[in-house]
Amino acid sequence: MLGLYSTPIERATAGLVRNFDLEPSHARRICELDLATEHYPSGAEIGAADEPPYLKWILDGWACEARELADGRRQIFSFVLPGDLVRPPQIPGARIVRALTAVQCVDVGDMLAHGGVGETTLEALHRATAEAHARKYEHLSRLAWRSALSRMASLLVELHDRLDSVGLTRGREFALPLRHEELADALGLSAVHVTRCLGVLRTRGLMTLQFRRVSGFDRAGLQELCEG
Amino acid sequence: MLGLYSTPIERATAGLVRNFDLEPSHARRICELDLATEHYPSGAEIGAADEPPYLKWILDGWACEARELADGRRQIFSFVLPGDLVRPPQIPGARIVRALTAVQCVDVGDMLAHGGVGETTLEALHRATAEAHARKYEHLSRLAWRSALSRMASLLVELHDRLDSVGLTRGREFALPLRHEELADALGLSAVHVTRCLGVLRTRGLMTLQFRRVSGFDRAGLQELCEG
DNA sequence: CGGTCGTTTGAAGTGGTTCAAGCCTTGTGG
DNA sequence: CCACAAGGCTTGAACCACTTCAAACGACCG
Repeated sequence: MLGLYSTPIERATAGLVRNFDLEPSHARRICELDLATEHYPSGAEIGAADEPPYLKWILDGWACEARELADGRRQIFSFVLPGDLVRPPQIPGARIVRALTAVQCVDVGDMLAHGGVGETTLEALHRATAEAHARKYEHLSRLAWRSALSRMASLLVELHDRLDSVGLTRGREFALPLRHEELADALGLSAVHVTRCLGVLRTRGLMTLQFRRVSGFDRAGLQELCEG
Repeated sequence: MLGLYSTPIERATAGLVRNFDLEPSHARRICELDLATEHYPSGAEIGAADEPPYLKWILDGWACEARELADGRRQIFSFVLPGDLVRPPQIPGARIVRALTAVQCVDVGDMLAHGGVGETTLEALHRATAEAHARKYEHLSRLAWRSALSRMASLLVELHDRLDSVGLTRGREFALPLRHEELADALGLSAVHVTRCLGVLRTRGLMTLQFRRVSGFDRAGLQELCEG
């Protein structure tokens, strides 16, 4: 298992190997490429400067897929983590991808042009996109009839599992660089209520979120809450 | 414009022509094929008897894409209308497609094997699936931070527009064969509150739902409500 | 060290739920 | 064709989860 000290590209390829059947030998070859990485500062819109059919592969940092309204309200559709892919929106303006921390990524088009990246890698990336799509159904049922506590638990379990698959957890701890407001925008709650929910989880001993890190993460206990 | 007395296949192809750039000549050719249609009674699971990579094209009737829980609760992810496509779920059990009325459809695989259906038709069907996917984002933001009245208005406008594009509206009227419970399962509300919302829309003169039909549909007025 | 932004806590308000009863449709069998 | 039963719709009243507003506290950054 990958520790915290591997490089971003190693973690991202490890995710493809673990979840999407990429051959380890292909993964190694990708890591050895001298890929030109793109860097976005926190708050930047990813892909804003690119021509539409771009495809970005996130190596490091967090972003979100969201709709932002004129009045300042925002709906976060999903969080984008290392190892994930970003596609342009079909309908311009319907949805944007915004970096929530500093983000490092590669352009998949560039990577393919670079050579040495086979068809099988592209297939693994395809399966990754399909899974991201399937997660939208999960998110839909989160928002629909579950209580605030259950929504929160379910999102945290999802994020934990996704981070774990790219080697970004360390036992019961992991970095969660989201403000309460961002969790609120994703879960359809007010930021104040997010605070209260996190407080309940803490007093129940299920997890503690402090200083942008989660500790004491009790996956089984949180999973139980998800049903409610 | 197509009237109410055209056939199901004419309406479905008309939707492809109107929204997804299918050539009218191709549409006519499809209508002339002697297609074997499948029939599902209300309540049946569509595709339950088929091998996974099936693709069904709905010609008549209503269905829904949903997750059904052991305790009887259900989340409806989307409604499936004439002209829409049904794909098998990637993860079995995560989601099913259930007929809400009697449904008539064709298997796209059969239709292609039949000959006379070109590449361009397949592309149009592809664009239709992409749009159905984009609607999930719309539904996500409906559920997230909008009031019950706004959710309801937004769903009704969507259904009206989709029905209109396949010639299933007649002025300010259209058939809406959904029970309050089904609207509730889609909007994340209780059936009782759906009744109340519909009551408000009626007293405001925006629309009346009675006997499975909508009348006096005021699209502009409902559209205004969607923002709130 | 002071300012800013994010978090925490409290109190009051509200939109939607739940429970319960009555009504109206629709379907069924005599 | 009518009588009855079953299921969906409607309405009212009580309750609760989450929101909003407001004020204080704490971390981080110049």
